[in-house]
Amino acid sequence: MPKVGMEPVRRQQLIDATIESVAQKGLLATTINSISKNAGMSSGIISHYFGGKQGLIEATVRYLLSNLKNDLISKVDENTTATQRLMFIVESNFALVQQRKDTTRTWLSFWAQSMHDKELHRLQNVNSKRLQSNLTVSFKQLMPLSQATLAAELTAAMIDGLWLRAVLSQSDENQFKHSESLAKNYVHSLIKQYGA
Amino acid sequence: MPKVGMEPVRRQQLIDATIESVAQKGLLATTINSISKNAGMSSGIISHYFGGKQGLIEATVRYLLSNLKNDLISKVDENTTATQRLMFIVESNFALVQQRKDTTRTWLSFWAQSMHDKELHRLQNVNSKRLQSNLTVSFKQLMPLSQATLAAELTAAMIDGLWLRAVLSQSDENQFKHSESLAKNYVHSLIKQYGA
DNA sequence: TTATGTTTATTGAACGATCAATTAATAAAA
DNA sequence: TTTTATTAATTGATCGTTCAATAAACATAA
Repeated sequence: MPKVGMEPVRRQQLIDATIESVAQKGLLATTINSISKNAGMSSGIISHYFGGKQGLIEATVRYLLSNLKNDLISKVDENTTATQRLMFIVESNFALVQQRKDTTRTWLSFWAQSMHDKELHRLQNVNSKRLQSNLTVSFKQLMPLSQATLAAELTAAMIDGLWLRAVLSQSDENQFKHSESLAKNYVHSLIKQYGA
Repeated sequence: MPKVGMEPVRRQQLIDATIESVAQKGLLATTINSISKNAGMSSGIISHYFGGKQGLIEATVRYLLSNLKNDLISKVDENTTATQRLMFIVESNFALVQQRKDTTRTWLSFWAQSMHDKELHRLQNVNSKRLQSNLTVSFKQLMPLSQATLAAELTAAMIDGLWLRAVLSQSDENQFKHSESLAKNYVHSLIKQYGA
């Protein structure tokens, strides 16, 4: 059975299986058995590749965060205007849904758990700060610094709020698209309101 | 030991202990043992008064929701203007923090779980719809219906987003106050923008 | 090329801990 | 004495982790 060089393949398969399990049954009901069953492997392999359940959970969160980060990087280049970049930031934060439907539910489960898990909270904080920072950088090109900070704070809250309400109401993809366009309109209105 | 008429007292004590345990350790690590220990009672009493762990969880959510509902009702009377009522709605959604510091974390834990629990999702939906409806009623007195609906949707998202980010960043009470005032300012700006 | 030894990949059973739930026993009040 | 309130011990199921066993792939040398 064993082929050589399986490690990166198996790690990714187990991360995918974790996302699937948490989306389907929630973090509470996700066990080593439910994950390994989804992955079509034995339960022992999780400890072998990730040291344990906790290691796999953390690796899964890191995977989701790096996806979000890379999504924005791939959209932006040196010719991107400040307004365009703001739109890309909004798009990135709603894009995960399109890629994989179950990612959004998993994301929220991890967020809630981050209140009680030190490493998860650290990762969540990095992500939250990056969103705020990305927004501030672009707003600064369009308005004075003090107003850019405020606009970034409000935009971050609006994105998260629209996203949260869409997830909790178990929306379909169209409603996510609707939320995304509301967020974009809000960014435009902030630029018009504070823009120099 | 047994005194008569303990039922309502014990029920409330167990609900308080549940909020405490979920806030401290999260829903994942909250067991009937951790709850009963917090309440200073034995584990068997949970089944006696709530039929089981699930019954206690649902009773706790209902308690939190009715608190939110009653908080707004107590603030409003027949002389309240539309703008005042909008401010009270914002205040109510941030007020839980002041009453009990650990309520906010508990609330988010239940929200996340509601994705995988039918009864919890039903309760969460009632709450979400009520917020939207409360906002729409007041905005309608200040602007045309179609814009009132939009303003309500945006305000609900802004409240939830500011609140979520404050909880996840483990903010102190001052930061919650800051978020509350941002939300109020946003409502004012919507009235100015769309108001007739 | 074939035979042999080593490494890598994987399983599934066993372990101790812990879970929610039940039950018999008990103690105070009516 | 009967009823109400509560405990503490126990149940069976399930949890995450560990580990010995195994099988395929690879390396080496004859």
